[in-house]
Amino acid sequence: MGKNLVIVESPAKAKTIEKFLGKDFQVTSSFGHIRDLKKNGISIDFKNNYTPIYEVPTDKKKLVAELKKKVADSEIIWLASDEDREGEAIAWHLCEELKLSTENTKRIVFHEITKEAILHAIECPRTIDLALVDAQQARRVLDRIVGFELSPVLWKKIKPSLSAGRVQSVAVRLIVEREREINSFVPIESYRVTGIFEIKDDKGVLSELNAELQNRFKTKKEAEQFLEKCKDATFTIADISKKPTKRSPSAPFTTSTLQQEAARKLGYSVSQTMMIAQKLYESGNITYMRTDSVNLSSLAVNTAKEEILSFAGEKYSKSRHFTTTSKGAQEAHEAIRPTYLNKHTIEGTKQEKNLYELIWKRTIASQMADAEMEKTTVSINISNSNEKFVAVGEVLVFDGFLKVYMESKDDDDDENEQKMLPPLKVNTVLPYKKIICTERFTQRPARYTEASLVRKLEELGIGRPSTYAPTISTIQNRGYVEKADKEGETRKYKSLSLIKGEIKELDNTEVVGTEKSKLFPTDTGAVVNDFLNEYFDAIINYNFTANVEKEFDLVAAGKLEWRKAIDKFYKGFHPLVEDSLQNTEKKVGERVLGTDPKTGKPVSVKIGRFGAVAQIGLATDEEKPQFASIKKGQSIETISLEEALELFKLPRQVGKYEDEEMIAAVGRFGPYIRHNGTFYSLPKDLDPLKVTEDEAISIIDAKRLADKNKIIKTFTEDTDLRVLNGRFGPYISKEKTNYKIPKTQKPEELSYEDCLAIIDKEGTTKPVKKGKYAAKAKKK
DNA sequence: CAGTGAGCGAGCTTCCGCTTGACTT
Repeated sequence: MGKNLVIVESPAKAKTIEKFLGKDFQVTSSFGHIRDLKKNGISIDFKNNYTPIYEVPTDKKKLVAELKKKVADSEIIWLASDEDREGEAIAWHLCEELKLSTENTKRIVFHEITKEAILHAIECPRTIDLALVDAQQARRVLDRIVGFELSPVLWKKIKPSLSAGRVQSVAVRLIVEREREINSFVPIESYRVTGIFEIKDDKGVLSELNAELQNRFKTKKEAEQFLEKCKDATFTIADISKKPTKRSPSAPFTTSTLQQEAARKLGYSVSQTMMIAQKLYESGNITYMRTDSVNLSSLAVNTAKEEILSFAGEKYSKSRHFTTTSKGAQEAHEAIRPTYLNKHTIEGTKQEKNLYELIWKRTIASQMADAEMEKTTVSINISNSNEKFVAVGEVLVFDGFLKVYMESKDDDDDENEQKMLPPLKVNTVLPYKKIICTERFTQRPARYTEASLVRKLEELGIGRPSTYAPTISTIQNRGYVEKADKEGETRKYKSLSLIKGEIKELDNTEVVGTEKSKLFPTDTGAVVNDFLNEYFDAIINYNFTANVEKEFDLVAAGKLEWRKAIDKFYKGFHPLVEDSLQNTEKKVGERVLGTDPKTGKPVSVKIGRFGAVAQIGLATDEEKPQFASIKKGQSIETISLEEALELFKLPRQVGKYEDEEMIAAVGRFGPYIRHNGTFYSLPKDLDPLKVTEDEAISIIDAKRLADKNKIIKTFTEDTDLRVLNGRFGPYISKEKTNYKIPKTQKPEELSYEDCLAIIDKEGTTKPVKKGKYAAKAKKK
């Protein structure tokens, strides 16, 4: 029916654009790529100069058929996919698959979804840029080769179903290396000196001035000597200097920065943020959420200005244009911003509202004036020493963009918090209230969070906005990395205080190294990484992507044939694959820890079929070796001989209860007590190695009581049918299937017949009960 | 559901980037 058919990538985009174009235009979407390398096998014809073998994936067949129909009904086809490598390839695949002719097919691009931009695009169509398409083919083929040649090596040499790839393997490497940096980190201690001085103003009101000594002491002795001197020193204000300082707002959000800020400010995981953002995009509240651009359309800049003028005034407005600094950015879209900047808040779930507000604030702030501060530095001389105390204060003179938005930092360090200073004069003599030397330690590097890993990948130019979240899932699903919490350790530190001419020494403790939702490498992750590092350093090198991107750029510029680029790569890469297959033993990360004092046999750790395992003896020994699984939080890299030997102490006999043995052990679901064939979970505060007979008995009794309370009713007619009390309230259980009790009926008063009636009714409304893993299997 | 750690060795697994649903609890 329509004369013109416009094909874009996203259906939400299609809806918006259709409104801008007249009746003669029908706008539809391709839902991303419609064609890809064949799913099974490498699907690259190596004998035929690396010709890719493409197919329409099954879930896209219906869509392609519909597109074909629409194309047949239209006169002119406009391909409006994004203006980047992937977008150009999408347009080309559409051409190929829909058999579009060059004369009635027009390629158009726009970077922002505004009426002007789209009408302008319609006026200057071009043809498909085949060089850019070739760059995409090179990228696609290279990734397939790397992934499908490396992974099988891992299946053979380490464990089946593992994977490797240009992006994921680098992500794992970052985490493994960081963990090793942390393990080998040796903190260096020093003594930090702070002085609290008393100051009287004109009216005689007393206030305090906090200052820090400019240098630290390496040893306790030096700190002590310093305090000795302070006993009879005079402290005089030597200098007061005031300096204006400024702070500028950050650029509007990209995918990566949105993920980081949403994690810090709202506590969302990377994938959570993307799901919420998708909702906001689909409801028309924000622009596209997968972008590497910090650019705002002129329309957005103007409306932001109007908005700022209306709620804050002229002084607060400053139009800014940001340019990207990230490597490999392709900038096919705008930054992530509210579609309508006059909407301060939106309708939706709590999470959607929160994320929207974050985006609104960040966008608005980016168009606001700098915040202005006045920084005051006061230096205090010590009469008998060349050391100097310095107090720093900062006063906000003009809030500027801080009126709406303050960016969070990963390492919130309030040690250096700057405050307002009391009024001061040069040459004033300050009596001290106390001077404290505190032992401090250098800090180990921080483990990655999901969001900080994304930032690092972006910095290295590895991965794209659409793949950050999936990459993080992949490395966790493969068992290379775990998101976990870690309890901190207590550390002792000393402090010396000088109060009223008396020096006192104190022993203090602090908890350090507490981690929440951080990424830890697993043993498999470490072994896979080391293997790849040994044989394929060229691929998991941090610069590999940057280097191949340079080649792809040459291809896109028409200066290099894509097949030549791939050939050059493959001639170097494939021999490494062959070499690693032929010249390596199986890698299980084995480490010998020492000898078992009881048997004199060697104790070792390695990756077994079911995960990390400790072993006493050798497989070649006459007697079979003993095995024990390694506990969660332990690693084959760091476990000590003592810790490994501990593992063999379980299962252990705790004692007897009702003439039956009680056995303590650690199973798949944590520590437990087994008694007479039943399992009782151990609470967190009880150690299976130390739990006593009495404690075990009380656990068994407690569980029995809870189970007794669980049963509301049983029936003589059918012992398998029971009315039970569960987590979500009372329910009926029969043959391992549970049924909801209607609110109109009281569970205590149900008769056997009532129950059967409920089962009958519920059973028809709900389909056959599926296993826990049914959904998972289907997903595949 | 709380175990396993050798073995016949079939037949399978896997990449990165573009896009959204269609399934249940």
